[in-house]
Amino acid sequence: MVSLYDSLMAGTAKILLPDAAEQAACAECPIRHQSVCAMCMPDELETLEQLKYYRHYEAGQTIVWSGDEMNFVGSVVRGVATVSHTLQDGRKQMVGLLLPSDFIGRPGRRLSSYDVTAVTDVTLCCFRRKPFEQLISSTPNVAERLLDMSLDELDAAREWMLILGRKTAREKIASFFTILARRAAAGDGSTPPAEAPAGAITIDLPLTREAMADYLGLTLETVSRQISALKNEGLISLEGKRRVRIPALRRLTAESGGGTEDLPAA
Amino acid sequence: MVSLYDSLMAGTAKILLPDAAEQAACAECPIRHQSVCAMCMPDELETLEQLKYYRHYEAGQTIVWSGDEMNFVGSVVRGVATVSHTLQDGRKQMVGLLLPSDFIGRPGRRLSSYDVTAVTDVTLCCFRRKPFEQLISSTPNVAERLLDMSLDELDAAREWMLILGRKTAREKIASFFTILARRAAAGDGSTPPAEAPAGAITIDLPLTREAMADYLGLTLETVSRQISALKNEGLISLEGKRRVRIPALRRLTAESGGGTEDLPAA
DNA sequence: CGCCCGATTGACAGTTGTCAAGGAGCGTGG
DNA sequence: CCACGCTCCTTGACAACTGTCAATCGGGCG
Repeated sequence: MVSLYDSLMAGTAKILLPDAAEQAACAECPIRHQSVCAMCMPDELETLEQLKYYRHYEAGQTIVWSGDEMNFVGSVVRGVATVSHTLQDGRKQMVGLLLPSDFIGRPGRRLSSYDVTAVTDVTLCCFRRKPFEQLISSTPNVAERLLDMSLDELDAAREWMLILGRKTAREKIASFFTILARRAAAGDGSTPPAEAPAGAITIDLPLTREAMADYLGLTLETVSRQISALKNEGLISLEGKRRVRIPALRRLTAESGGGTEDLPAA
Repeated sequence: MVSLYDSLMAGTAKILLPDAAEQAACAECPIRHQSVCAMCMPDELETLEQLKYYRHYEAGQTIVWSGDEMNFVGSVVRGVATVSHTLQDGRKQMVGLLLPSDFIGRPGRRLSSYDVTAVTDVTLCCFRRKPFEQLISSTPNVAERLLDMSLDELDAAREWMLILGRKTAREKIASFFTILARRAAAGDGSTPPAEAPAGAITIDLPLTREAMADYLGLTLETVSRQISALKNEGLISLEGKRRVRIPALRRLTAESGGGTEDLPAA
């Protein structure tokens, strides 16, 4: 996840084409044990190795538009991307946040139902869709892992429904920070090194205020106000706009309205 | 916001035990071609046939409590059930609606993360969890079908996030009715026979006002008011409390705020 | 230095939630 | 057969929260 902002809306968005020299061997892949190929045996990995290719996107670039034909699927190797719906009148709702090892695309479906946007520079490990679909039928380990990941995502989506449907703006922000802090403390690599979990925790906000608003179903003004309120009450302090220090996670969590006790993340 | 339980749990809740005489043969099962076993070959069906058993629940009865051990999985054969989260203070958010052919339970997870409640009398076709998990590894057709269903549910959950996060109360109700109407018109068996799709459509509301509120992230009063408003404007008419006539689906859909054009249902 | 974009803050209006008081439908029991 | 009680639903008055519109601030970059 890292410092996304620096690179945020960089410049001209162009897809860097596959560059074989740049592809890591599966055995050394940083997401080897979390991604869709996690359960593969060495011989299965070899098959994947021959099919895979990398794609690169710059921060701010759209990876897929809703309604577009999507002729590949893939895993996020590096970077952060958002998955969102947009209504005709411009209202937008983020419905997923893709971190390293998360899967993009849907076997069995030709057209994308969502906009997928790179928030930072992103590297994808891709497979053409058709061969991948055959793979699913012939490689139970891939199918089983993909099922497991999908069910995790479904759990995460449902947790999010609780936040969207039943929490106040203040609770939404507190929940969001709590989740990020937990993940940072757990050291999943998506955020910079965290302080001792018992003491103060510092998190990098992966998103702009507007993106947070889209995530939480709020306006950017409300997000800003609630962050200011938490700051004024000493529950958090800001280091710059995009870095949050949480002196006592328990106190912040107490403001979150509950229900995030066992969030699977993502 | 709590009293769905209190009220519905009122009657003595007892699980009607398996009754072999009552179990349909898989070949005649009404959900044979939509459920998790949809892709099974005759010999695979036979295996399932030996493992399966039915469970019955009465309307209002809780099928699983959040945090409970869940030692079975199963498909809804008949009836409607809800899947929901509840916060300590009683706020509740429904995160799924289970209709015939939908799957309950999660292979690979012992404890339920949600409350599952029968809204009508419900019949489940169950498998003990452990044997089913083995089945997934050994029967690609089941695993693949389950993956497909999970991805559909994920899509549905994300559509719901859009509704929860970005739509007004009026749009939420209109969206909800539009989805039910589409499904009724498609004749998925979960609602009574629909009229000609081009003309008026009549839908049965499977839920109380309170359950609809929990689904849509509203209060029951707001649900009631918005339904009254739609009625007064002639967009819908009520036949009793639980039956809605939609004279012109297009006009209702126009009030839904969009975004439900290709909902996969469920 | 000045521009631009993101963030903050204020004033105000609108939507939705809260609290409260009935009303309609239905099953039970006198 | 009717009355009673129980849910569920509707409606009203009001308050609170959040969104909208608008002005200002502040940091990074040309």
